[in-house]
Amino acid sequence: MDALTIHEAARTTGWSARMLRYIEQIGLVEPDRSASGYRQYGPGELQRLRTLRELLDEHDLGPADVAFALRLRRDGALRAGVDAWLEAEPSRPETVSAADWLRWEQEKHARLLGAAGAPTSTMETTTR
Amino acid sequence: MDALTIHEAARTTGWSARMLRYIEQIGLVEPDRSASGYRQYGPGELQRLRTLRELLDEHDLGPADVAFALRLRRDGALRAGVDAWLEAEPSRPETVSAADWLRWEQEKHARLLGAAGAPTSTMETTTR
DNA sequence: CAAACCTTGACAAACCGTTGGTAAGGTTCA
DNA sequence: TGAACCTTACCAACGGTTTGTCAAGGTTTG
Repeated sequence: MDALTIHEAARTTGWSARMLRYIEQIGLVEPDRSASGYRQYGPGELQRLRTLRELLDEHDLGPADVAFALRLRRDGALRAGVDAWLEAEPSRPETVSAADWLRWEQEKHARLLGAAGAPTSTMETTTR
Repeated sequence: MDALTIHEAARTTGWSARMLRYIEQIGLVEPDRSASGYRQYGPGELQRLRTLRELLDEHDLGPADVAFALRLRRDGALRAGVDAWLEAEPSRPETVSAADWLRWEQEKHARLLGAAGAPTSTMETTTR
């Protein structure tokens, strides 16, 4: 056998054993298992754990942030959707389609109608 | 005047006014302001708010996830760090540097010393 | 002017991420 | 065998996210 157990890995990386299980649970560092189910941390996992610590400290992140970045990397549809949304960054009018302008005009119309007639509802739109 | 107020924007996008302020706070949709400080939602912002809703629903995200993706996109050092960490995905021994092997050997040595002379078996060292 | 907007700021509740602990039970080894 | 590991599964506490509501005060407009 050539790998550290979870508590040994914890001691040499600075994480707690509890956190090593958590980090595995969210998919960041997944050690091999022995035949009887013991986690086996090899040099690769240890390096990953140490650099993960540095990464989190350096940029003030949580493990969940890195897990989300991992999800972004693995789920192409997610990445595409997020990228597309972020692409249309500020309120650039060029990014607005003709259909949006149409809806825009309809809304302006609705506003004028609403102001003219019925008492305006002061309730905030709550949608769950 | 050609833009919607916050409550009007809320009504037409399905968000609550409170959430529009929150979404602005985390940097996702930042409307212009009138001279007196009123938020002004134009067609671009309205479209962004609608597609944001779709994005979150479709992939089961929270606003903070998208905010983190935005941070990833804007902060090059952050993106580089996260990417570098994710790059070395599984426990591929090829991704382990010589320095890591050195540290690895040192650790194995320390373990053996702690076990007070167990020859082949390299199991735990109780240090509490 | 006054009603009905808007602003920021604060408090609060519900949930989740993070972390520790503990209990019940299997594994290893001196 | 028994001590000292390991496993999973749960409960708990603290803090951050998400959302609502309210208060004090400025703006717009009929």
